[in-house]
Amino acid sequence: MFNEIRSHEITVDTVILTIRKKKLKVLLVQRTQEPFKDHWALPGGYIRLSETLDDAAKRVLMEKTGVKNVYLEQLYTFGDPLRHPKSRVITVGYYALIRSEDIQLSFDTDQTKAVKWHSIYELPSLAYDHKQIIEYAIERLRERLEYTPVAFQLLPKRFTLTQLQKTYEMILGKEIDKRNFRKKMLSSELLTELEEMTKEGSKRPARLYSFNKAYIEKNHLKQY
Amino acid sequence: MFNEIRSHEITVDTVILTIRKKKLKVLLVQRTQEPFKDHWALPGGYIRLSETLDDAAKRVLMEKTGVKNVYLEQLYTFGDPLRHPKSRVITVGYYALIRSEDIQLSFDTDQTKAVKWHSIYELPSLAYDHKQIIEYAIERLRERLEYTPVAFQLLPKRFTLTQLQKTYEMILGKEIDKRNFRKKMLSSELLTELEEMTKEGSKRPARLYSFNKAYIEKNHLKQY
DNA sequence: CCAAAAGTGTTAGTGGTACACCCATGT
DNA sequence: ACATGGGTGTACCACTAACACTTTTGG
Repeated sequence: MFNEIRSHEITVDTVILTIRKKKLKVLLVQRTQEPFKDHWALPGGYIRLSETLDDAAKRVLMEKTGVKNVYLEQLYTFGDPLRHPKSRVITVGYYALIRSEDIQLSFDTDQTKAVKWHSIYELPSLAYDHKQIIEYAIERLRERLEYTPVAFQLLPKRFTLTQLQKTYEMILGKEIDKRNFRKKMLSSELLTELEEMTKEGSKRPARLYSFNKAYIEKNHLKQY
Repeated sequence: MFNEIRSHEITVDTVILTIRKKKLKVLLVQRTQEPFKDHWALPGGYIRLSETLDDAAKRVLMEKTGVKNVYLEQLYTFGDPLRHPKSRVITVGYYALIRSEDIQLSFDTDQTKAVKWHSIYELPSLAYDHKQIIEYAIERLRERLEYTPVAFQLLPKRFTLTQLQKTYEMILGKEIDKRNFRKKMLSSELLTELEEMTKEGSKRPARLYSFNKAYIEKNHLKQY
């Protein structure tokens, strides 16, 4: 009985999301070993004795992408005894939102064959229950988007309203009316209007905005 | 390193909520052993190798209250390395809603001195981080109440609108306008109006309603 | 001058909130 | 007859959703 208790293993797995090439993407690593050799999996790892769960997730994130100070939230804990084919592994799922521009992918070639971004609508064959974890993350992100300004975590510091709208659309997987969207955003206190306009674009320049961080405190929202 | 990984322990702790004597209450057990001897704690236990996390929470619930088929939802996983004074114990928090009428409290006197309902506004000194877990459960319950018919899990099969309103008020911790509440409830499809009226009450009889279970499926809500 | 993205208002409907009095029953 | 809880409607406001054309720039 006591022996039984001791033989659980516990890990974190992190659904790392970003926007690349106009698509919402998740970072996956390709396994070099059994079980699920050659399948893709979420970046994850064992939880060390001295670290909190959040710290374990941050460490995994740092190891794979080199970023820190990102939006990170615990999702759910997955513990089906059959989720791992060989032993009992319980995993605490996390999801993170990162800015594509900040990323510096890196990995240890012993354990990982490749690290790659995959569109959430075109997922490869996944190890364990990782497909379910990704779906859960997207569901949670959509819920958060309704009443919390998470989209800004995926955008650069300065962005146009069209970029913001596209971000919402990519997350929600549906189109939004442009006028209604702008009206709502501009009447909220989320945005700070900047002096600058876009210049690179080959068409009419667009106004740039930044996210008004004072909003977070004013509304008692969770910070990352 | 490998040894380190093996020395995590993992438990479930369940915040069991009900309504008794017009108050929202949580079930606590009094510890007979160190650490936290004589302090009150959430019912919990180790997760067995062969059971899912949900099953572990259901087992704990069954052991303490004798009820099954109740609303049960995973809350969050708590894993601060310092949350347990002696070893590294990660706990998966759950919360459950049960009908006061269904309860048959029972406990093993070796490990537990007492099992008792405590008003959520008058909590005793709690073991570990259990106060935080309870607060988290109440927060989650309030969120759920906004867009999901969880309150019915705490009520008998047949109930009056006033009972329903009081349940909402107890959970939210604030008063609700009677006319607006009734209008909203009656215009939803949540309720089935019954023929019967209350008789026991010493005042004007009240219409009885039951919860319309078809609503759950129609709106794709999670069942318990 | 054409293509492409930026920008802009009004209307109708829906849902939330505030608010006060009469009704049926038991004692 | 009175005390107690049951039951009812209206008006205002805020938010959502539907919907089409003009403006600015680069090529």
